[in-house]
Amino acid sequence: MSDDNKSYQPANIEQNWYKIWEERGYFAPSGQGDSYSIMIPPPNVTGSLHMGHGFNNAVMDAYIRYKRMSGCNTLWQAGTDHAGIATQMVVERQLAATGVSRHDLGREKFLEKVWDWKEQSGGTITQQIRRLGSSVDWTRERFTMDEGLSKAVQEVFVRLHEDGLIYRGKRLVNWDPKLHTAISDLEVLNEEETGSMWYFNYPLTDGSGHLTVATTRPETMLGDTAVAVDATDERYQALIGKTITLPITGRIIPIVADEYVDKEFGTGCVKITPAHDFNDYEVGKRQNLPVINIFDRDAIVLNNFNLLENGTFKFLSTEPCPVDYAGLERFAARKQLIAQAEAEGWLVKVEPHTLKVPRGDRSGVVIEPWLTDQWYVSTKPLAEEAVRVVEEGHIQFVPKQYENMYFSWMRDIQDWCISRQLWWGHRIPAWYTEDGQVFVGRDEAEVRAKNNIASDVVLRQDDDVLDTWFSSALWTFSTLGWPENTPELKTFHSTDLLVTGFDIIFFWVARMIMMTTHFIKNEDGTPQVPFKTVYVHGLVRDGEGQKMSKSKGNVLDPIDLIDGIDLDSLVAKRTTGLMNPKDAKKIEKATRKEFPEGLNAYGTDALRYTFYSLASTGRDINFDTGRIEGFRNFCNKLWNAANYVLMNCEGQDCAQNGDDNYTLNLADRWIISRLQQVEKAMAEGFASYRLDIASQVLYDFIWNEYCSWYIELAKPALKNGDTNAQRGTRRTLIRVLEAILRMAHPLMPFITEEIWQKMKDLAGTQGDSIMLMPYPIADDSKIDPQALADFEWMQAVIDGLRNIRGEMNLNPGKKVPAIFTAGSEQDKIRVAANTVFLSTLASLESAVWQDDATQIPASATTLVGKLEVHVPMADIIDKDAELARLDKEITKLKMETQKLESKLSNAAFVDKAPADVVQKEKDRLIDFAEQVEKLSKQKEKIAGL
RNA sequence: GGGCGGUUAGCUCAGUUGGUAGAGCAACGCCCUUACAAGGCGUGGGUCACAGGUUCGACUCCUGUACCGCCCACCA
Repeated sequence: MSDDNKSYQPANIEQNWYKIWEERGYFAPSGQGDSYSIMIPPPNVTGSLHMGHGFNNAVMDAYIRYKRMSGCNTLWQAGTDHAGIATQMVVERQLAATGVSRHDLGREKFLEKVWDWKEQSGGTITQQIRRLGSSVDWTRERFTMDEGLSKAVQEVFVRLHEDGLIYRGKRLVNWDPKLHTAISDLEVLNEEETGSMWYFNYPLTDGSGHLTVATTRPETMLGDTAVAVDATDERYQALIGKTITLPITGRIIPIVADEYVDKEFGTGCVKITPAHDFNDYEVGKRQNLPVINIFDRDAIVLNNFNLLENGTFKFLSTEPCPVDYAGLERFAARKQLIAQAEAEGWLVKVEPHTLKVPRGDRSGVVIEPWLTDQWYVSTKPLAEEAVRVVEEGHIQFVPKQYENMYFSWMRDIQDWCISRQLWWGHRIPAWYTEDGQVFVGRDEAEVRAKNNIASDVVLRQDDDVLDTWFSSALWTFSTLGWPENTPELKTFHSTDLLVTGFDIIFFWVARMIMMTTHFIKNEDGTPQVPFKTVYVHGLVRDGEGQKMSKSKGNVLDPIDLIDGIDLDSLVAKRTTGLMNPKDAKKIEKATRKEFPEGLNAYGTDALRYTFYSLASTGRDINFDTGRIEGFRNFCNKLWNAANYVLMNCEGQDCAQNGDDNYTLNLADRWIISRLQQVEKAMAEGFASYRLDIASQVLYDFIWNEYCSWYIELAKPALKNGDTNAQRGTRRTLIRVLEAILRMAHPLMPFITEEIWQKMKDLAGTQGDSIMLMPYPIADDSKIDPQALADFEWMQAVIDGLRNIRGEMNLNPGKKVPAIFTAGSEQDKIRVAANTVFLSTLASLESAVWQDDATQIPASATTLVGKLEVHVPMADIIDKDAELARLDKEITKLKMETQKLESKLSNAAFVDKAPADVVQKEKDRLIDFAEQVEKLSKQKEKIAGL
């Protein structure tokens, strides 16, 4: 390494390596080994990267790289999603800015615009994913609306229809009056809002009185077709069967008894509007009430109301809308109606009321239950199988608790409304004759052929498109070439791992399982699952646990964390394009306070490592920028450690030629042993989906063991050892570092590749890229228990000496003598064997053994078991500091002693606890007592000076 | 209303079958010791939300409470 890039600069290495990897085709399946596949959750093709993608990709890439290095034939399938509503909305907004609506343009022209937009912005997200280091196979990139996938969508639709699992029907749906489309239940968000409850008097037709109904939606009274009461309600029993004359419309409607009514709630009388309320719709069915739709697709009151027969929706009669209401938007109608009721005296009262308001997740407007024709998937039969495969463990959720969420949803799943009144998406493969007959088929020709429809009969294709999630549900198999029986499908399906947020378990995971088990079968006919494991993660939030959102102004862009961003740019980014521009000031202030220097360029590796460290299962991830800085420092640490190793090994004999002309010292044998243990822990971390643990183990090993202990001990070893010992240490420095790099590569791909390339020759390994090298596997035979024990002893001695130095405020440069006494024979041997190591790490000028403990001069003292370690006071001077230090030590020991004594004097403990536990405590007590005695004597001695 | 998760150091989080509470960051003290000041060495800091119970022993198991968050259903 040259001086000019001495410190770690991620920008200098990251994009460079990615380009090389991609160009050389390293991301593609090797064609050898067991298959291992992951499907990327397809991001919106026109979208841009957010922290969720960052986390997601970090996890997937760790597994793909780990498995690739472990010899698997890995496929990480790339692709993007057309994201129907979201994308269409963006393009419509752009058009609106020029004063044009999509209807002005017409379907063809509008779709051209959307495709243009896709071409223009479609590369953003995939370029950003590259910045994350994700080793996805871009050569196989798919788009949900490309030809092959569209064909799969069509095929699934047709087959489900043939199986009787897709049907078309008129029903109440969740209608978005802004987007002019139906949406599924899942796309409706029910948020609590404060509103009012209005009480209205409805007069009995016979003039004998009135009923009072309560409602949160007064305007729907224009479509009331009954008032319902509880059959057992004594207040109203006599009125059942009588009629009401509805104010304003004058419509005469019955009073019915229905189980839906809770007589304890409100007035016990419920107005029934079958066309605009899901519950009322059910009541209407039971009571055979006519259905009156009062709104158009904009939720504006119609000029004429049609009464439809219940169930059949046959036209019964028409009623003109009361003239003052026709053409009013729903909330204007509400306002006017309330005013009229008040004026006419049938408004009884208004009470404040909190209620759940349904809003479209995209548009944010209040959803209107609305009667339309839509296509549905009959989900119950599909759900049964989908539940079974999870129950039987063919799919495992990590963490497991999400299975319950999945089961409970699947158990009372509702039919899935799949048609959308949009233009951007897969057009529904159904054709209509002019007289309204409907035919489903792969194309118009097939429909004609199959149904003997003459060529002069006009067929018109359904205008609607399918819910985006319909194509997403096929993702694991459509991307592999289904419905063709491709080799890829055979090799890579079922996929191994799905990494996704809990928020789309219903939208996506459940539907993938339903579709896959229905369409993809093993050779023996049993259903295949889309994936074997679902790794479910939480939301990535800001450091305070707040959801990241534009309006809160707390969004962090992964790219900014990688490349850095100055404060002004960050502020500008956070404050432009706000829904509510008034928030800008507040956001600016908070941003300037939180990041006074802007964001540093931390690099991809540090960003990824931060995600791993926070990836404990099942909870949301609070992204703390303090941590990313720590991991950037960690990268720098590794960088510099490599720098040291290279400096000391390049051009030197590192004993890599196969001769055994080298010897290994204690530190060498220790670090090799520890390496095996860490390799094992890494394997366990991956296997248990605990990347937080794996990353922590690795961090600790690299920083605290390899750098702080091993390299520090390599220094004296290289200086003082004989030639064979030097060779042994160089060999170990190199080989352990090389293993560390491979071990860390799935987590921090760039820095490991950069360093590995520089040292691979020294390590005697061959290969073009670290990402194609084998992942390290623990070898228990390389663990040397004696070395581990000896080293642990040495660490304790050095810690003791460092404690004395630290507490005495000794200058690190100041060397002191150390005298050892009173220990075991083994202690004596260990001291003699490790004089150099002890001297170096504890800054000793000498380390001598004294058999006669009485010959020790007045000293600062620390104990390692029975071994006494003394630093003569003459070299320390500070008597009071040593007294204080001893005091602290003694107090600590006494407290422990006291605890142990009371424990051991408890007969119940001694009787009932396992013998080995009791013995252990007894040993500790004796040990502590001895130490207290020794230190107390020492204290007296010092005090007497 | 039903269900799930969380509550551990100032902050963000670990804590494996119950047996001496850990990390990073922040804080404090001493150091520019030639891999690294994006660093080194040392130090301080926790009634493990609360109350009961089981147990010789509970951060850990059970019951309940409080607070925070989420999911589902929903009373007009």
